[in-house]
Amino acid sequence: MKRNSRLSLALHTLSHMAGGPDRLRTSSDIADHAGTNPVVVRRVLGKLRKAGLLISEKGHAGGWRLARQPQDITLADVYLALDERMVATQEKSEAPACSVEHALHKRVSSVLEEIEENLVQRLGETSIAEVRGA
Amino acid sequence: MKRNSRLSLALHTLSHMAGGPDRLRTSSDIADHAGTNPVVVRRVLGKLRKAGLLISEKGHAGGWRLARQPQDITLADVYLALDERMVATQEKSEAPACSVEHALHKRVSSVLEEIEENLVQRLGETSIAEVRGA
DNA sequence: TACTAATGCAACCGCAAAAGTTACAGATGA
DNA sequence: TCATCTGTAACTTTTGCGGTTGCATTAGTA
Repeated sequence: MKRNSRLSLALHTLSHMAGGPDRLRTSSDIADHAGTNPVVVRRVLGKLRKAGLLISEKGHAGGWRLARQPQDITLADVYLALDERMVATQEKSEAPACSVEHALHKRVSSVLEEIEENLVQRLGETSIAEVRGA
Repeated sequence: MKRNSRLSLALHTLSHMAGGPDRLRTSSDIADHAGTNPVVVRRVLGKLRKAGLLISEKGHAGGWRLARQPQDITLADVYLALDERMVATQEKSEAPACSVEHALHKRVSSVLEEIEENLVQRLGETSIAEVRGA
């Protein structure tokens, strides 16, 4: 696929579900629409399920559906559910040599953290219902 | 290194340069500080040079320095110089099957595009001088 | 009960992006 | 003339991730 594929896949799927929120869709159907395969779909949607955005039903005639109303699911919910940090770096415990360097390091990190928070806040202003709606 | 290493490296280096903007620093020194190697540094800083943020001088006693005052270099300048799209997907000309799907695809893309623009705008509000300054 | 169709999950393959590395040409000051 | 720096190309290594296969589990249905 392409870059940001997981977020893209999640957004597409949820937006698609926003029209007809009660219908159950199988990971196979979703995969066909998204041009990928069922396992990848289940991997991504599984995270959304753990975050309480989706409900999956096992067994015959099982599948996926929204856990809430489309207008109650924001892009921030999706973004956070996928646990991807776009601007802020996830710490890997690098120990800077001198303390001046260390202080600067923290400054840069905290600035990026602010930017990240700003991004999430912006994402929270849009629901998947709005994405779908014209 | 870690994720977002290029942006992180660029930001650290520029912020470091913001104190003592006239001093020339070699890619080797910078690499040592950043815990990487000179060629990687030159690769990243090369993009910043092409964007007019840095000046490099060849030969003996050569090195790198800021092309402008620290307060005149924003995080957006750096981000755009590196040419990395964090939220918006860079189109790879996927042809969606049905037209309904196509319309939805465009909606999602345009929403992500808006978010990206918002991010850049936010980045433009902070200069590397501010990052450095306590 | 047996069958079918779905999720959940683990294990692996393969590819592509990016860092790391080596090597060398060109520039420039000592 | 030599040492030191950038600029770049070529190659290797690492890593993340999509893709794939396989199988256990669950749940309708005949």
